[in-house]
Amino acid sequence: MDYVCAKPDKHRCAVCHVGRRSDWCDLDDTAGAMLERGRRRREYGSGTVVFAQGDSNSGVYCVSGGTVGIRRFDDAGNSVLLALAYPGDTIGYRSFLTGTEHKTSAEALGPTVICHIDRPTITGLLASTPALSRRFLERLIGELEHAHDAMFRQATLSNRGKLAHLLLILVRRHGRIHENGSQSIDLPVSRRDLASMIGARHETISRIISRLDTDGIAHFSGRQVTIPNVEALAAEIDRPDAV
Amino acid sequence: MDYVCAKPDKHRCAVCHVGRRSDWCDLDDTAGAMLERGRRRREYGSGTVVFAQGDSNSGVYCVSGGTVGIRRFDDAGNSVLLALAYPGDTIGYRSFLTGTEHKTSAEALGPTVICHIDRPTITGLLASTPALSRRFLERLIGELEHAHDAMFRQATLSNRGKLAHLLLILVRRHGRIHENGSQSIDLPVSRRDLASMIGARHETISRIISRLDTDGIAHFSGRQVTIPNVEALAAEIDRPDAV
DNA sequence: TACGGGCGATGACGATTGTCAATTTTTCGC
DNA sequence: GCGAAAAATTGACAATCGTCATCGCCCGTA
Repeated sequence: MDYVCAKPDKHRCAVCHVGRRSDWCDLDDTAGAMLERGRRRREYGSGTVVFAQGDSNSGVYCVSGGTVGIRRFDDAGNSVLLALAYPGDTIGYRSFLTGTEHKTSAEALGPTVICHIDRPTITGLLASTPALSRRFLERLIGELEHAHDAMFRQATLSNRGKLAHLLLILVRRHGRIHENGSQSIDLPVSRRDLASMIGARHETISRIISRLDTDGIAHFSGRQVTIPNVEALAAEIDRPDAV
Repeated sequence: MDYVCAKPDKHRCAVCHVGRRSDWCDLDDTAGAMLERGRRRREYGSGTVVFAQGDSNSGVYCVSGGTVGIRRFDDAGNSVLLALAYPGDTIGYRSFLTGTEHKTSAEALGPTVICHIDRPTITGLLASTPALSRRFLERLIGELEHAHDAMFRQATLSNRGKLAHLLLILVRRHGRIHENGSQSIDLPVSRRDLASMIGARHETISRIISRLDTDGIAHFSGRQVTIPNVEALAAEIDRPDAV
């Protein structure tokens, strides 16, 4: 989901610093000025809701800093973390395009900076810059690809394998490399959210975590995870549950 | 995923009979003629592969009759049915839009009729008819929505609930209503594919089927399923496993 | 017609998971 | 800092699931 701008010398979001990776890098100067007028930058504290499932759409959001969780609820109070959004990602654009209410919630996981682009502005930008529509289309394709991958894993991996895979993904985004080759993660999500992403109860995740710990695969301490050997963690994914 | 054409008096695919529901109904006469030239209709026997995962893209396909399974494989030989496509659905368009190889396979589930539109034609149509691009975008949004629903169910329902839900979906598409109010389905998929759609082993699905049978919820005989009371089946979805 | 292969059903059994409950730890607002 | 609320861990137990194995059925083929 890395969108590199074809024309890096064109408009670059002055505040966001994510210009070359964002959906807005195709804008010419006129459109860029329009974006600057219709854009409002805001900081969100941890846990703050950016938009809520069921809300009517009020434009699109572009993540500038931090991590955003895309979540879905049901009537019974269950919630599932469907995806994570990072700087450069545009969110809330689906309900804008369909003109319907948000079908997911977005919430800041930790301190986050997000720009909001109001409806008239994004409508004008889409009219003046066909490439923007193409960006959204490619973003949709990437998200659908991601969802298909998740569905496939959900059907083929064990819970332990799914957790190992999820940790590997998180290492890539949030990992720090230590001098001895091990890596550490500051998990952006709670155990309950980890569980919902994997499709198991949080007690089950707790137990898998203990086992990964005793097996020396990954050591958990709160939201800190230390992985001595990333290859060993990767080997857990497809392990046919030997021993 | 019902796409109703805004201008039913415009081009209508003469052969497909799915004009008003397909992505092509926005075409004017010129574009319609272009479509007719670049389109080739073909019948597929049960099990025939329309395009295979890993194949390079050769255009897009429009389902005219029958049912198509969208499937993903891995190196270990596992396969998961990710989606079903029906008349009016366009398939293979994602790899066309990204210019990459197919990331899923499409295969006929039963006798099927599919039109193929070659790359030059679809490229020309997209250039001449911006509304077509919009159709693809809306189709992507619908598919992503569908995938998110599936991910949510995967995380919140029991296997029995997932099978009940899947049967309800299949009833809507393939069901026949009997005089006494019960409904019957001719399943378009094997038990193994049912299992992959739910994320369980086929033996597990076999057992759940036996239990649904003894509980009087749904009676299975080969690929024939009879559901005496659809409401009772729907009640199974969220059942907190009472009894 | 006999044969082989894929599919489906079922039994046995160990492993995993969900549920309920109790306890500890962490977080967060005051 | 303190206290309440939420999150996380752990144990016990029943239910479910995965695996392995067997058996029967159907179907296409030799």
